[in-house]
Amino acid sequence: MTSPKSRKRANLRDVAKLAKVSVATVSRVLNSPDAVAPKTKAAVDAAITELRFVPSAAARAINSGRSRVVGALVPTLDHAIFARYLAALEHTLSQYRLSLVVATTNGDPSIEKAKAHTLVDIGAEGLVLSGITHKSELYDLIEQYQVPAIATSYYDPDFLLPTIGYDNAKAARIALDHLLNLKHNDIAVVHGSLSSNDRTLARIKGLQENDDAELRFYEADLSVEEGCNAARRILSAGKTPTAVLCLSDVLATGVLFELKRQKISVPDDISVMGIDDLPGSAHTFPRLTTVHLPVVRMGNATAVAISEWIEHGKEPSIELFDTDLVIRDSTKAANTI
Amino acid sequence: MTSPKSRKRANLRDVAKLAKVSVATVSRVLNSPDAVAPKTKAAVDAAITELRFVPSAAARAINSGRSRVVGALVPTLDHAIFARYLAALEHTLSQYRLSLVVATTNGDPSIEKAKAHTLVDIGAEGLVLSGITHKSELYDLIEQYQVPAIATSYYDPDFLLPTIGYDNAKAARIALDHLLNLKHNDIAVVHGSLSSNDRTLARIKGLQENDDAELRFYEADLSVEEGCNAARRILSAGKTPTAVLCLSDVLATGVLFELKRQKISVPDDISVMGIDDLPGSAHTFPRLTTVHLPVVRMGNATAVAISEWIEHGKEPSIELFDTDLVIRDSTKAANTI
DNA sequence: CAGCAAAATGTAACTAGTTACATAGCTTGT
DNA sequence: ACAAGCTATGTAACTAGTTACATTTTGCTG
Repeated sequence: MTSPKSRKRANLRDVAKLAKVSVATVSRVLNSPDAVAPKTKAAVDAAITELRFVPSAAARAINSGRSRVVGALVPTLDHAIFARYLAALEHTLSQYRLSLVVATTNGDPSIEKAKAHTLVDIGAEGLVLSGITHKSELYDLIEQYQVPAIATSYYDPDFLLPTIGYDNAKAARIALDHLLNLKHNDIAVVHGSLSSNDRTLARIKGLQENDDAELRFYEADLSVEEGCNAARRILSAGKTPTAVLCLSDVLATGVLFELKRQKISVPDDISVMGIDDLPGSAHTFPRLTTVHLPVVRMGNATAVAISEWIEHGKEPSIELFDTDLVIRDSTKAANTI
Repeated sequence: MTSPKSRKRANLRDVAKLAKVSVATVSRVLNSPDAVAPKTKAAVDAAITELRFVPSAAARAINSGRSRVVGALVPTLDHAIFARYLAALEHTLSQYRLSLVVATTNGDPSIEKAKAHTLVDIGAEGLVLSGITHKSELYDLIEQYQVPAIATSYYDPDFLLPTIGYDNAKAARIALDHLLNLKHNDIAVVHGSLSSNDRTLARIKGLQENDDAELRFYEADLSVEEGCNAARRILSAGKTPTAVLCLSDVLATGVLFELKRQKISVPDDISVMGIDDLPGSAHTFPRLTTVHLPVVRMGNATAVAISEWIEHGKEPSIELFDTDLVIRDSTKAANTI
């Protein structure tokens, strides 16, 4: 309205001039309004409004040395477990008045490196990573720039960075033990991609510690569709297993659907279980037995830890959250023939 | 190692001093390395390494007037459709060297307002909103600070802000028409929360334009669990409908599961359809008939539009993406008695 | 080897805020 | 009435970069 076409943004000096006060007074109106006389404040406020003045975040940041931004690197947002985790992270960060910049890497280490660089470039005060397998350049970056960084979804007290997460190997073992207790001894394992996915790797390692059962492994991308495909592969492999252990609920959901399609009854003919405990998993048909991963608590704890690190230099302690077996309707004792 | 305990961050002047050059030369090494003699560059690089110098993003931003950050306000990350959309948005923004700050609002207008403020405060150069129902304060904020802002997941050429999205009413009508063509005339509609959700509202409005069919409405939170609950409510309502139209695939998935649990066959006894076309919906049992929402294309287009707006002042044109019926196995012609 | 252009580097003034310190103006106490 | 003390405000120097312009150095030609 009052704008004489695209006038560039007003700054503190412009406001000061219009209000006939000094820049210090304007700054005071912004930061400690009680320290200035009501009349002066009114004049400044009027000038601010007239000029549509908005203080520059960059100029503030330059003085405070703070950007109030935390960066998160996740493989994808397309998997509910990451989305849930990020939601919790963002929620708690915002209570510390920190904002979350999300960068997706698609699991590609060189994209990850580039995006990490971008995050540091925009002045992220902290970095949150998923898992512990990353390009050494990423660690160099963290080391060189001295950015607080936490690795999550993983637990390893000896790791270079503090880890906040859960024991993936143990989660897998809990699942396997459950099936073993139910006397399953011919088990198909459906897992996500092995390349550069330390969580999957750790879970498989957890399974391999045990040799009571015959395990056959099927790799699949993390999607319902690939879960279906895996189920088809399992069924066409000749000997049908008594149980299918999916290292992710998404895959288990696919398996469940496909078995249904093939008129194979779960759990009567085959037991199926997952790992994740997604919100929907409690309501599949049949309800999915799974291992609960504490991603929400992990997200909150990570937010607290990185905030404390950033604000008070308090290096976070490694945190381990329990993974719990959630027995529902998709598993039952193996049929003894 | 070389660090004499916690020395504070080195800046340009420190580097210049150590390398025995001027600040301008250091700046050149950073921004146009070819303009400085190899020997000098080497000396500066050495100083940069020794001091672990990292240029301040804030100082850069203050000069360029750019933060290279775009803010997105979404109700939740817990719904795959938003996560997918954000993934696409982030992906394309990163090609414009823009970063995405995510703020979740939980559908609460006052949280939204606060988070929008935070986004502007950290210097977001553009804002991406979901839907068109927002507190007027939010629009005031956008107007006052003159932040480029785009409303998405919605199409309304007359709206205050440019919209990039799809026609929610039409999507719902496409779904309803499909059921009507199959001679269904007793249809239960399961929809998400009505309070402050313009997309749901628009979809319902789309349905109500038609009066060929008897529609009974069931409200439910957007989750598989609530889809199950809705199915139970529908079944216990006496007269069982011939079809269930869910205004979201997540709800449809829940309905599918629950009907299965109740041994009601889909589509033989009841047809079920959704709206969204989530990646998993192609593989449910039975495969879900739904209406495809072009969220990925929308995310990409929004990224392009806001980038062009920010970088070249090009106000975006309103964009409308088609929603397409995807006929799969969960619907069939009504049983004529 | 002078002459001159091109390349390399330096100086200082910008960007937009915050803030330590100085000062002006007013009230209050003796 | 005047010093003390307080509040309100202003001045100028910071924060950490970029960049226009000035100056120095280098290289090549005649």
